Amino acid sequence: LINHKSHYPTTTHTHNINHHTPKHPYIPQTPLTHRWKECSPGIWIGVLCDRVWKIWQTETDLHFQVYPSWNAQDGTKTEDVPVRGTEGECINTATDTSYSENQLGRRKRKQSSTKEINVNDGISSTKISKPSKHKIRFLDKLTEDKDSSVKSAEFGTQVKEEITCQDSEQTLEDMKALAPDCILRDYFQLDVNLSNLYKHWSSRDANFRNVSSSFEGVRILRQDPVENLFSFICSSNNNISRISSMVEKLCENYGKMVAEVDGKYYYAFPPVTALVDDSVENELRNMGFGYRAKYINTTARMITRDHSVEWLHGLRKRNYEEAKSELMKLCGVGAKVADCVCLMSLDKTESVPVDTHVWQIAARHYIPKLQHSKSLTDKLYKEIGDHFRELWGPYAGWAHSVLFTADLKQFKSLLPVKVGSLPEILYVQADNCARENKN
DNA sequence: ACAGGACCTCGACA
DNA sequence: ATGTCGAGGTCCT
Repeated sequence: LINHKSHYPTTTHTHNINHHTPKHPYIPQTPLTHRWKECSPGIWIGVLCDRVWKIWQTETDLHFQVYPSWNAQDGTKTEDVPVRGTEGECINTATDTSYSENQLGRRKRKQSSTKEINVNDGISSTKISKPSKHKIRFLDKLTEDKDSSVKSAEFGTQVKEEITCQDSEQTLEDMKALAPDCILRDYFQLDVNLSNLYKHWSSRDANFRNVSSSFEGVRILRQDPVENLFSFICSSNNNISRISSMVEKLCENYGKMVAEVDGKYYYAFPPVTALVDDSVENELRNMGFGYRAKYINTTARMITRDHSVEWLHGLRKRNYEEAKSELMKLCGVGAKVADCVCLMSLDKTESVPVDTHVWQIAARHYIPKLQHSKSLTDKLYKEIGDHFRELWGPYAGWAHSVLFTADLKQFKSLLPVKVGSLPEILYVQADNCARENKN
């Protein structure tokens, strides 16, 4: 999720290679996960914790709307959280009975609080108008730690402690019981002070400083380990659009439907147990998963037979090296996929997944000798990761995602052009053109 | 420790 | 109209 607070393509140092025009002043750009879609300009819809959400943001706030489950068997009312309308944006809610509209067309919930989460880097979060029980925990933590977290973040050592305000034993089932704003705060890891981290990385890395000015607000999502693991198993030797459609097929065929919104059905990611049957490999092959069908089926079986889902979640409590090597024992999980799971769902902020893009970035800007390397060997893989950990510190994985995002074709047009680095930019443009041609 | 190849599928491109 | 290539890797030799 990119926060466009200060840099959107209007400022002087933004270069519009593709004459790309923003559709909306505060568009959160592509989330680098396969489960969110932009349903209307600036508004993203997706499934999280077995419920459908719409989210969007303004400069300071993250807005959200949660849809009730398709069939809530337990009879409890699913939270129907109101949002503050943006520019009279009208959201059609499936079950909309608890809302009324004022004359501006803004939706307001009878008898209750406005929900908005301030995304302004956690510690300055004061705008939550009526915190729920779950939210209070974060706020207490935040206010208590305010000084120390600022201080430690200056040294790039920000605080594993902040992450512990998320209960690391929470499985998906536990998460579903939380208040919606608590779920989102956890998912976007809003208690991690991003701007302090950016300052730290920028102070140590000129290339980061240059690139990151156009890519503020890039956060690592705290995703469910099961969903994340199987999604990344699909990613091997594959392209993004096909990965997304494969994840979608997994959900539609093996996950339960959670809601119908705007005439579309939405499905939860299937539990591991839904993927263990012997028949699954063939079924997936017929759906076009190729050799990954076996990886998925085998890994599902390995987890349920040799371990448990709790074991997978429990890797959050182990250290990075242990968690990674445990993951790599699974079928279809090599160093890169293991690092992705570590970083994006197991709280291993120092994990740096090295794929072909990161390899190229490292070769271009950080480790020139890589230009001559023919393939990404285990040794080089570790060397690249260690280099970035050394340079960026304990949140190296978060820093890496900023450069990775900037390297994606769809974001190239946002890169800054500075006179002093013209040759380099020309190279980037050439590279960009090359990719445009191929794809 | 490293290089090389197979592996599924599907667009894009020649 | 067909063939080739490569995409956010992994596994095996």
